[in-house]
Amino acid sequence: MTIDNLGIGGKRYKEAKHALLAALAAQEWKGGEAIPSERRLAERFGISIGTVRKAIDELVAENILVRHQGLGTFVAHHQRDRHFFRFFRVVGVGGDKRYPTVELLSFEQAKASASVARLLGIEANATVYQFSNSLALEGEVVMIDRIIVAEPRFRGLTEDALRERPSTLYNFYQDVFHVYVTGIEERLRATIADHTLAALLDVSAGAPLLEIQRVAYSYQQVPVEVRISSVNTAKHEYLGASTLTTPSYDRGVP
Amino acid sequence: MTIDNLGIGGKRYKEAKHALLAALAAQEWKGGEAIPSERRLAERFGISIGTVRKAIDELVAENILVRHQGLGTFVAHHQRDRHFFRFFRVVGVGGDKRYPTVELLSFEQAKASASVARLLGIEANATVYQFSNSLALEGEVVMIDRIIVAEPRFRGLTEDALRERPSTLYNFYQDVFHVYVTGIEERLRATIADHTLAALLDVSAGAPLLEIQRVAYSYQQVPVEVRISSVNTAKHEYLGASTLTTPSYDRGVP
DNA sequence: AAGTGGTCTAGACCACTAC
DNA sequence: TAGTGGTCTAGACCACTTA
Repeated sequence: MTIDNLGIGGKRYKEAKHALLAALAAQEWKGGEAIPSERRLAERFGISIGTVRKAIDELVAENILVRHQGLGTFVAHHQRDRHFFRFFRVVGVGGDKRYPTVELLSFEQAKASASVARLLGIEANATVYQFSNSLALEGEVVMIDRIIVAEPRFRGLTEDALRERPSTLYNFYQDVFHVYVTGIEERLRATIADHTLAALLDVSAGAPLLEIQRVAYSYQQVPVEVRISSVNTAKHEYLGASTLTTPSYDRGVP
Repeated sequence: MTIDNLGIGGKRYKEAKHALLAALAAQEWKGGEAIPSERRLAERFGISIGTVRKAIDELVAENILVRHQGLGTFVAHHQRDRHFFRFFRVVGVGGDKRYPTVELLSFEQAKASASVARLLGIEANATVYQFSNSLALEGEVVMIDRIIVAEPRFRGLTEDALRERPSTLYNFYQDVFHVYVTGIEERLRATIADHTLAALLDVSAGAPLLEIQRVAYSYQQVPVEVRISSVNTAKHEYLGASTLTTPSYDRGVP
């Protein structure tokens, strides 16, 4: 398998990158597994190591691959909450990051509304799973999540499986359904607590809440989850993904 | 000037990168100017072109330098609002990005509060300039900014200069004070409109508002501005900097 | 035509990990 | 010791811009 179809774009490292992405999407290697060495990939693609490295560089920058010097290059996966705070951005006003305690509130099968279907890239009225979580920090419930996923991709999802999952939700997606969340897009608004949310969050009806609409994507920007979160920001804040781009290791932090 | 002090870290491209950053901070080249060609930098630093490219690669990824094939490599600057939406993240609920109409509401000299001083890295009670803007989209005021900057860095800032600036605020910082904003950090909360904000935003007192606390940074993470924004999210949303990292040009968008 | 950045090569040597 | 990724070199050739 060489890469000589340099028709459009004609950049070998882009071709190699997309070949790797396609192989990942086809589960040629699963989360946590090593991909072939740079030398082997260079032979396989019929290009030089430097070009393979450039392709891998981009995939590493996108958190899709992970390199370990002396060991190999691995398919990134959500493990032991290492990347947890990349997607969980609610912190204490002081800035302290804590892991939330999650409780499943509801679980049901339903039909996708038009807007959800559009976001998930499925037909309106297609079957979806829909469930709700409450998240507590330091013993206080600060956030309610309403989550919707397409049934075909998560076929066989049950309330018990969700309730008994040993790790984070995205870890669960990955281990059970081989759905690896690579990125999210979020839109934020200020809203007012209705009676349901007020009761769940222990605030008075009419209290201001931060509402976050999230779409989570997997390889090649395939949408896999829609989520609407309501946050009580009395004692917590949403940490905007900073535009501070200088990597921390440049500032002496290992 | 060669780079042979490979004491700590010992990576030539990191040394080159920091040498470039130091030269930028010292204004060896100003915003929009070209830096020397890769070949010249390689000679100057006594390293190979490939290594210079790796240093520049990182600075380009951090929006500090901009490459133009056939032309040269330039010091990034805010020009003609090209990077405007990197820092202005309020969009219509449909997702349409519009440029706001800005109006200066107030301007004064004041003493830094303890919290502002901490964020700006200055002494409490140090002199600061403090001003306020209203931002309108499609004719409606949707956002009020309260902005604080340290006096020494912006010495001589006047109300008239602010009011008559021809372009964006960060453009103005750069052209007049040689302060180039490279990144921001934001924290978001849901609040309630007080009477002042309610009047300015044309909502009823008690309406929910999105409050954004921003710290803007220049080269080497020096804080240069603190800003508190209040947004009426009835018809607009805050676009969270997405964790979607695949560059758009990989998806066929030029 | 001359100069620039963009891509690609075919190595070398080093640092790290596992056995 | 063998294999991996990490850094670096010294070019080649291409695409692009300006003159």
